[in-house]
This record gives sequence, structure tokens and C-alpha cells, in this order.
Amino acid sequence: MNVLAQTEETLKQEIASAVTRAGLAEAEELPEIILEKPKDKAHGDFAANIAMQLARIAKKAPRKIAEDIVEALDETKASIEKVEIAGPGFINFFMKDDFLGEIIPAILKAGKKYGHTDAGKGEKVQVEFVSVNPTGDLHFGHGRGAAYGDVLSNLLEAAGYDVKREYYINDAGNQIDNLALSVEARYLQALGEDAEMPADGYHGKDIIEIGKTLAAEYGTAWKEKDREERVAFFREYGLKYELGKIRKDLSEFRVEFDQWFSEQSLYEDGQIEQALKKLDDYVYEKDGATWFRTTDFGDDKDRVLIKQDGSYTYLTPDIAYHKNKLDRGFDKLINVWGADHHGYIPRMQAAIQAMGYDKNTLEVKVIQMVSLFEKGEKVKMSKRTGNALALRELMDEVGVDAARYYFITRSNDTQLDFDMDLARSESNDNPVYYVQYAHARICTMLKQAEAKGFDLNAAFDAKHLTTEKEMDLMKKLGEFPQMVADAAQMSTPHKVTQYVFELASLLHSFYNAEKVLDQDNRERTNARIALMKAVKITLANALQLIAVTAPEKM
RNA sequence: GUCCCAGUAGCUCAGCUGGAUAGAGCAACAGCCUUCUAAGCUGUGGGUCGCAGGUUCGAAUCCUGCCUGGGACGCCA
Repeated sequence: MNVLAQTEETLKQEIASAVTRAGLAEAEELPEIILEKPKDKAHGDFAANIAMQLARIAKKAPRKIAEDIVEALDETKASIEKVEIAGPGFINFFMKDDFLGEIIPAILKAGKKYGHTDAGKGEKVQVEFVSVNPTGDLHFGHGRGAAYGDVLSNLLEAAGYDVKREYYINDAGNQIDNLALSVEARYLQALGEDAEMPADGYHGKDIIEIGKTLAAEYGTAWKEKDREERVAFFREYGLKYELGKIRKDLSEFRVEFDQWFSEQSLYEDGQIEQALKKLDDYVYEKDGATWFRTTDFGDDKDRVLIKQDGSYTYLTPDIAYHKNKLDRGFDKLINVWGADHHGYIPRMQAAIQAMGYDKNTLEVKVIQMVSLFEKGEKVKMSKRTGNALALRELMDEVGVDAARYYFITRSNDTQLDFDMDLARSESNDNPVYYVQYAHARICTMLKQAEAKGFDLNAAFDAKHLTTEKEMDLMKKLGEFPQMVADAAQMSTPHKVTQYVFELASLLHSFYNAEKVLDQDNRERTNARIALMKAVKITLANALQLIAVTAPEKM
């Protein structure tokens, strides 16, 4: 299925055996053979730097080593057309053109599965992301983390990992008490009372809405009830309301979780006590509190687990949650956090190690901040809510396709400027449309082909694809599975938007240069139709990975 | 003060597990629609890769120091 990778593999093996045959190095001391795809076509289809790497081992000049390797190469084995030595000792390989011929049939056969590999070998990975406190609206910044976690999960699945997506609900602790008290205050205010918001209350307009709704539904009934009972009810009500809204927004943003994990459930099952027991060797008492010696694992200072008042810090149930994850048998845990939480990483990794696991079992991906720009100016606050722009409002403004695409274009560790006008624009400035248009264009062509009586499933021979633009397209198509595997392995979803943009660009370029449907050249037309189908599949699969739609027409 | 991220073309960013003349989009300039969607294509100009050292046959990429911008340093979550 991964044709290009197979070609590469064969070539690597042949180079390796040529090196040993030429007596340049023993098999054990052979460095990993690295083949790169040169940017400049004059440097061939693949280039190897092995001669430079061997300079020290073989104690010879790189160019001389390269000559020896080339001498020993069996060119028939790896379908090599031509070999050149260049620069300081690069060996450039020009492959027989037909090595590309296998790509299109492989794509047509694989269909929606094209790009999938078994690189991950079924390893169990859990991706925890978003996990926003259910005390208010998701804002646009959360959208970046949501898109990142979701696309990363998609990539891991495509690369053959066994992935579970999870949202950790902070439904215990202070912030939920504050939510309850905030709801209470808004409820009483809705009844015309002069109730004051708690000091750390949540001032979002959504809480005001809850208050009004409660007042309308129950009138003064809750006001007359026992305070404790009332707050308990508001607590549940507020939680359910906020969580429902978060679920709905994320669902609309095309993000679905396998599990919504309740912090409260950790309290109910005694899991926190169990986790504390597990940390026992690294726990001590001081100043009436219980501490975790995270400095044993490189943290700046030790951290409190149980406060003087006997309650847990945020860290403690979170450790229990991670113990729970590990107990479920995941090989790898990936957490997606906002940049403002980066300082929390050392203590969490300390916990992982204290529980007997390798530090890298937990990988934390930090997502840098997002700034919104409109009409060239930074948008700080929403006029409507007084808070940061809600994710819902962003979706309404620019659409889910554009929002998701933009969040994914940039590497997670650079701050993102989100240009609202650009995301909204239906013009060639907008990369989302550019890519989608490529897909739509192919769909139109294929419809035209049918209308003109071409058989879309006619037999074809890729040898009729001879122009440079066709070659470029086929090479690009062939890179897709490796790109997916790399992006999954390196947690770099932005490689997908980059790839899909490049593929779209090659398609547009080809489209403008060549005509696909030609009654006078049936054989070439059949081959080109097959090529177009392969590009369409690959574009659609790439867009599927980032959950952006692939329209049939625009 | 310590830690994390960034600093690459006028702007927004790729490239960073070291490799050949540093890439893309936008902006600027010049062209392309009687032909499968011009939401497109073709071409031109544009760079001390923040600064200074170091490692290396080779550094935007690795190491050290410094500068600038953003973020974090709670018995908050």
C-alpha cells in the first residue's frame, strides 16, 4: 500500500549491502541509512549522505567512499535509472519512472483507507484534551486545543494506534462550589433580590441565564428552601447546564470523546486514597499539610497534596486520574494543555514516575495562546459578553471548516494570530477554500467525463502520465502515508494542512496546464482520470484527518 | 530570580532527530478566461535565519551566554 516507502526501503537495503560489499564498514557499525527527497530535481529522486557519515569510520574522503559505494551497487535490484555523486559526497539516485506507476492503483484500491499504516502497531494511546472546567463557555482559545487534540487523535488512529479520546470533568472542588454559589446569586437576583456574587464567582452571561431560567421555572420555591439543599440543587443544575453546553459546542466543532471522565467519581470509589498510598515513599508532613516530594524528580519545589484544612489540592485527584489511566493499560498518555499550565508538567511527570512508570509515558503537548485579529486590530474582548469571544461565536462567524483549518495550520508551540477577516473571506486568500476548491474541481471534471461518455473505471496505464506536473502529483500522492505516520509520531497536525495545501497547489497547477478529457487521446485520458481520482481520494482523506469538509462543488 | 515557547522575506508562518544555491501564502510588480469552475494559473523582485561564541567535513537546525516579545512560577483550579 505504501508504495513509495517500499521503494525507499529496497533502495536503503541495497545501499547497506553495497557498503559492506565494498568493505567500507562492518554491518554492526553501519549508521542508519538516511534517504532524503531533494528539493532540487537535479539532485534526483532520493539522495543519500551515507558517504559523509562513513568518513570517520572508513577513514577516507567522502567522495571516494561514494565512488566505492556506487561501484558496488546492484542497480537492477532497486530499479535505479541513474546514480550521480555530487557536492561533498551526496549520492543522488534517479529512479526508473515506473516506480511511480504503482501509486495510483494502490490509492484507488485503498480508497478511504489510503494513508493508513500500521506504524503504531496497535499501541494503546489515550489523548486527554480540552478538559475545561464546566463553569462557563468555551472560548476561542479552547478551540485550538480542541482541534489539535482531535486531529492528533485522528492521525494516531490512521497511523495504527489504538486511540481513546477523553475529557476530564472537574466536577468536584472549589470551582464547582463557586459555580453553585454564582447560580444561587443569579437566581436570587432574577427574583429581584439584592444578592451578591461570591468573591471568586463566575460572571458569565450564561450564569445569568441560568438564574433567570430557574426563577421562571421555580419562582420563589428554592428561595424558601433550606440553604444547603438549595445550593446542592443549583450545583447539580449548573453543572449539567454548563456541561451540556460544552458537549454541544464541541460536537458542533466536530469533536467527539470516547469518555467524559468525572473527577467526582474518583472521590466516590476511594481512588484518591489508593493513589496517595502509591506515592507513599515520596510523601511527608510539614506545617500541618501533606507534601509530595516532586523535587526528587526534578521539580522546582515540593507540592502540597492535602491542605491544612484537610482538603485536597487540584493535583491530588489529578494524580488519581492518571493512575486510573495507567491502570487501564494505556501504553502512552498524551495530555493537551494550554501554555498557561506548562508549569504543572514537572509535578505531573513526577507523579507518573513515583507510581513506577517511565517519565515519558506521559507526554504533555502545550498549546500556545491564540489572539484574534479583526480589521487588522487585536480583538481583546467580545462586546456582547464582556468576556473572550466564545467558541460558539467563532463558529458562527467564520464556520467550522475555516476555524478548524486555521487552528491546525500553525505549529502548536507558536502563538497564533487568528485573522477573522481572512478566515471569513471567500477568496483565493483563504487557504481553506483553496484546498476545498481543488477537490470540487476534480469532482466537476469527473462529472464532465461521465457526461462525455468516458468510463471512469476504464483500465489505464500510468506510463501515459509523462509530464512533469503529473510526476510531481504522483510523487506527492505517494508521500501521503509517510506524512501521516510522521505527523502522528511527532504530534504535528500542522503537517497535514501543509501537505494538503501543497497537493492542492500541484493539482491547480496541473489543471491549468493540461486538459484531462481528450476525445482524441483515450489512453492518456483514462490515465489522467485515474490520476484525478487518486488526487481526489487523497485530498478527501487528508481533509478527513482535520475534519474539514470536502465539497463536491463550490 | 527560575522555568517554558517564540524571534527566518514588508506581513503571517514552514523548515529545527545537522546536509547541497533557506521555502510557502499574503502584500508589490508583470501576464493568462471562445477550451473540464479565474474561489485558479504563470513569471519577477524581496532574507546579516535576533546577537555573540562553540561543536562539526558541514549549523536556520546541536551546545553556552546575551537581547527582545509572550506565558508560568499558590496549602487557586
